[in-house]
Amino acid sequence: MSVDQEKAGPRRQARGERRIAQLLEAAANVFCTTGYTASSTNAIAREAGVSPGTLYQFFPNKEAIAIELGDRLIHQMRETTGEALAAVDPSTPLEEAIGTLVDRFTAFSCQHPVFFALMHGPDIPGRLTEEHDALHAHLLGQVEALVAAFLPGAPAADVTRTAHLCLGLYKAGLELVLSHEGAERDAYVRELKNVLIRYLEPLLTEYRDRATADLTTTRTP
Amino acid sequence: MSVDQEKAGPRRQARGERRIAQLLEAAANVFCTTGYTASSTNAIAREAGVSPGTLYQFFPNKEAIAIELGDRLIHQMRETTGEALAAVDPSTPLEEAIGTLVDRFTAFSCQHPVFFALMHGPDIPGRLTEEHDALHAHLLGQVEALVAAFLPGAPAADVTRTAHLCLGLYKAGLELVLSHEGAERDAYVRELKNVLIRYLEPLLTEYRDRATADLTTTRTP
DNA sequence: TCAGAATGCGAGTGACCGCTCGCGTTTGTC
DNA sequence: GACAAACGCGAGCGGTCACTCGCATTCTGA
Repeated sequence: MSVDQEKAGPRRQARGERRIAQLLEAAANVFCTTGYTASSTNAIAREAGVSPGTLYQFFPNKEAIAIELGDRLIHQMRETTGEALAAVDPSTPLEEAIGTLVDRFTAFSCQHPVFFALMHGPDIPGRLTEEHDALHAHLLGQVEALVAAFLPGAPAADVTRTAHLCLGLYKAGLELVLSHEGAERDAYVRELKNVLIRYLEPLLTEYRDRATADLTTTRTP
Repeated sequence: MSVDQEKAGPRRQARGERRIAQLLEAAANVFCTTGYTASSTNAIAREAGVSPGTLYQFFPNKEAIAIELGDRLIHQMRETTGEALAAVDPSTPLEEAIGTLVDRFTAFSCQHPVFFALMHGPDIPGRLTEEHDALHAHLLGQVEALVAAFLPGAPAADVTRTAHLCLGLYKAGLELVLSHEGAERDAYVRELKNVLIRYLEPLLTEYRDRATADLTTTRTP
């Protein structure tokens, strides 16, 4: 069996790898400002300073560019979220947990504005939608696990709903964060944390009380 | 000066008005499922059961269809929000106020799914973006006024930020609401209300306390 | 009744866009 | 230095889509 061979295809020279990176960066810029569908491959090639033919030397079609770009972003996103979520457990105070998660997630999105543009357009190609759905499901699962850990004994449906809401609220907040800069951006980050904390805090105490009540009734029947 | 003439153009027969309504309904369906850019005028004509030529008898171009549809929806939206917001004043308990507003707004969006599709796609034509921005600004102003009334003495920047957040959170919640049905949809509506109430409640008491404190210090210097 | 306007049709036109192809240039290998 | 493979080019092909045009049909008003 052959080793060291990522995928089928021509063996790349260093020059080729550089071109690919260059094309992906150009694509990121164009997608970012124009959106996927409205971006033309010719425009991407022009932005990268190469001819359309050269672009198709490295990507079989337009979709493949978005796929490759999306794959790399998703991979980085998974790493970021994995690290961030691993640093949190139910013993962490809610405020601190939310603070850490929101800070790390927003940092990633601020560094990679394409991610938001590519993933939330309604016109993204099929393969990428699937990958994004997979990422979303993955993220949802992680958040669900965290929510379940914070709210022991909560029904599965409630946990799922809460996780959906957390992600949705985060996304809404992120949009506001990204559309502001400097001090105002920081203010929105703070408010986003407040939203999540204030939404989750009552659930926390509710389930803690319920657990205590259960304990009490069990002990003193 | 001539009266009774809405715009320049040929005088319409009743048949023409019917065709226009029919074409707009068809456009709503097509836009809803395909999005604006990906929708072809031929597809809209086909959906309406007429020829492309007939479509262009009533609309000068593709954008005009979206504009007209958007105009009508925005008009209805303005009416709905106007009524809903007029029914609320600072003497209303927060919970009741939020409940009323969320119920009326979500009802509108559930009845007109095109609205969300047309207004939140990244590929909508320029004129419509402007109109949507105008609507958003209008809505923001109304929400700001309400927030300012609920939080007397709050700095303008805070009021604006809070209003932005309320609208953003609502939009996020709406997306979740629209993507579910029946009991689960109702559950999301409830949670959306909770999010807003829990986010705003502390602000309310904070500014009430601050106002009381100001009053006290002024009276007993 | 009848002229003129409004409505209706659908093949066709021009522009754009994703993508190809033939051919020249650079790079790695022996 | 010689050969092959990877790289690079850009005019151009095929297809799609917004939109048009010439002509037929239906309606309105006098």
